[in-house]
Amino acid sequence: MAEGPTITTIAERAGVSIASVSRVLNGLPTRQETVRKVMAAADELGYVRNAVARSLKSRRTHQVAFAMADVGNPAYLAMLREIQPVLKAAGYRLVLHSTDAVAADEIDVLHSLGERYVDGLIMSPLRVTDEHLQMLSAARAPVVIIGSVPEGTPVDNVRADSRTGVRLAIDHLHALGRRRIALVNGPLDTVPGAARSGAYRDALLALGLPYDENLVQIGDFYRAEGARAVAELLARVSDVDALMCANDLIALGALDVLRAAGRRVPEDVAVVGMDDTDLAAASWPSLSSVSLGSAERGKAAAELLLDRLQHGDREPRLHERVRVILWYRVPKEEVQP
Amino acid sequence: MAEGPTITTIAERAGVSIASVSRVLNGLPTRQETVRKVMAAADELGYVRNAVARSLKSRRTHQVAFAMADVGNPAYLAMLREIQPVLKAAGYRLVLHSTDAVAADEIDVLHSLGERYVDGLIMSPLRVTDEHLQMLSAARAPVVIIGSVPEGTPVDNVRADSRTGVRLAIDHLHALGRRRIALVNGPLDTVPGAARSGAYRDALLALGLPYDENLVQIGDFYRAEGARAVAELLARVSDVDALMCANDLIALGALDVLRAAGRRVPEDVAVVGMDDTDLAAASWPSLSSVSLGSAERGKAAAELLLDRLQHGDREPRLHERVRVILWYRVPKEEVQP
DNA sequence: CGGCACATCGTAAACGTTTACAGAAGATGA
DNA sequence: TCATCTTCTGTAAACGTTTACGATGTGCCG
Repeated sequence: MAEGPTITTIAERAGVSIASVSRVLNGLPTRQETVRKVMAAADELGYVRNAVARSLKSRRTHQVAFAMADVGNPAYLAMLREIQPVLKAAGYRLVLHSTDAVAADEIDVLHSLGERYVDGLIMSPLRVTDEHLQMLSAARAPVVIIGSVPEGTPVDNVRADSRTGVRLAIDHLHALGRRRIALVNGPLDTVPGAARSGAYRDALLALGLPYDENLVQIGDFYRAEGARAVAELLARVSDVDALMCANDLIALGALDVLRAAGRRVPEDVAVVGMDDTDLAAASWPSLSSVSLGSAERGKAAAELLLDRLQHGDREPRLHERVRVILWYRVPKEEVQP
Repeated sequence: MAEGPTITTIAERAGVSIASVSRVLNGLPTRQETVRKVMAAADELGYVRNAVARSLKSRRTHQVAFAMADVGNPAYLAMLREIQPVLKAAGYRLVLHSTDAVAADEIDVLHSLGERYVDGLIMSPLRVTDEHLQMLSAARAPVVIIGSVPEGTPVDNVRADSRTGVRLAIDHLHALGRRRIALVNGPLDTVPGAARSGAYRDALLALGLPYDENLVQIGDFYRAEGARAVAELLARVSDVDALMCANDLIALGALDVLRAAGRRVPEDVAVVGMDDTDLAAASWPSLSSVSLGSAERGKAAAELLLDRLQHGDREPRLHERVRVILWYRVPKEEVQP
């Protein structure tokens, strides 16, 4: 852990000035003899450029932050898996923030952009408050938001079409003959929660099904909360024959409760999750899920940010053509001979 | 994205020197009147301290890197989930590296420590080559290795007891009456691969079972590779009645293949995975798995690193008292009434 | 009123780079 | 050989902080 060599050390050893050292290291035109001496000295000393000093001078850190609500949610992980290689390929490091869905933490992250330890930020906020919007307008570095943001907010934006997703799921359940389709949602003051709530209502109406508010249960986007919500729902209404869950974690919680209650899935109650995570694919009973293209959105966000880092002054862009797919997982028993 | 205010800006506005500004911002003793003026100016300007400049001067970045082999492997995710809050609580940011299990990338990460963009590194290398060891000795920042490392390597080390894990699993399968227990392993030149291979052999011998090398199949630590390996295994030997899989991803691949081959799990073939990931818990058919304490190891690593960052000169430590647990998941059908 | 202790402040250097600028050295032509 | 042009190099400033040090002012005591 000894003090590492600096360009000054190299300059002394090579008998040249620090400017020459810097020029050689940056490949600027230099006499061959000087290049040789500097390279030799650098090799012998095991020199590595100091990123902090470079950043101070160049005003570029080559770091990008990704702020996610919940490290435990595979949907964010899917984004991360796409974001990471895109950034890496462009020479950026990834700073990971987990905000635990706490708005104050998200504001903190936005505020900390002023510290300039990153060149930009990709954020997927659950709630978008006025304070968020205010901070976004004043942000000291480019921000890409994954999730909806009001028209005119000066940031690049990647949107999921969760309305279509919900409609696909409801149509599917309806086509299977289900008529008492419940919605197990997250908090309504979250962006996805609000979108899914409205879409659910619209989808039912479009199918000519009544909207029964008894069939709507609010919980939170975690497995345990999903379980609790479904337990409450079942205690209230007993004739539910399908559950549209606002994400896969909720759906897994639902499966836990249904199993414990002795209801067969999907014979008695069909369950559709959302986000199409690994967990849904591996779960038992098999869980159909609507993909909102988490991976694709992550990739798009990373690309938008990189583009913005190169052309700082272009107009904010909106990326919303993300494919929405319903993965219908036929119960495994039926598949097997 | 305008140029932000600096302490110089504040100093001018408040009519004091930059030294005074710095002192106020750092809470050093200053006259009340000066404090007031500086604070007022800072507030009006929306000043935020520049992290890069601070780091340059203080030689501390308040960043820590975590290098994992595979963002897609939930075992590493479990570590990450514990590491993140520990670092955050201590005021450190988390820089995430994914090395895709490529040794060269891991070496790159170690080398890049010389750039001093982080204060320390937590790394979980799959392979530990001579080059790794050499780089570790020369590392320019404290490193904590999750996984085994030779005696005397000057780094803090957190070990999983995969020998015990394998023994638990084999004993369990033996107690269930299984006698043709196969091992589906990852590459033998990886640290976990080597450990599990030896442990498998020892566990069999301890039980008086013959070691049959036909029952050992080498693949890689991914789902698709696990599936391929199991397919090969089944093609070679048909009387296998249990699979000990070197991690959960392999085990999931095994389930895919067994299902396709019409073998019932666990009636015909019992499967035990390793790492006890979310996927194992959610999977179908139910997957028993040996927990090697990924989460606990992550936490321990983060704490070791923080401790080291405070007392830079203490002896390297070894943390190996991580609890190993076999999670026996009784087939769900039997549980239900 | 001189001297001293003490609190407070400003100047300047330092952290390790990059880079504008001017000066030195070498090449070229007359 | 000298002037001129080109190529290369060194000096110094800058990025935005922190901090050692010395200067200044205040109050107190003798």
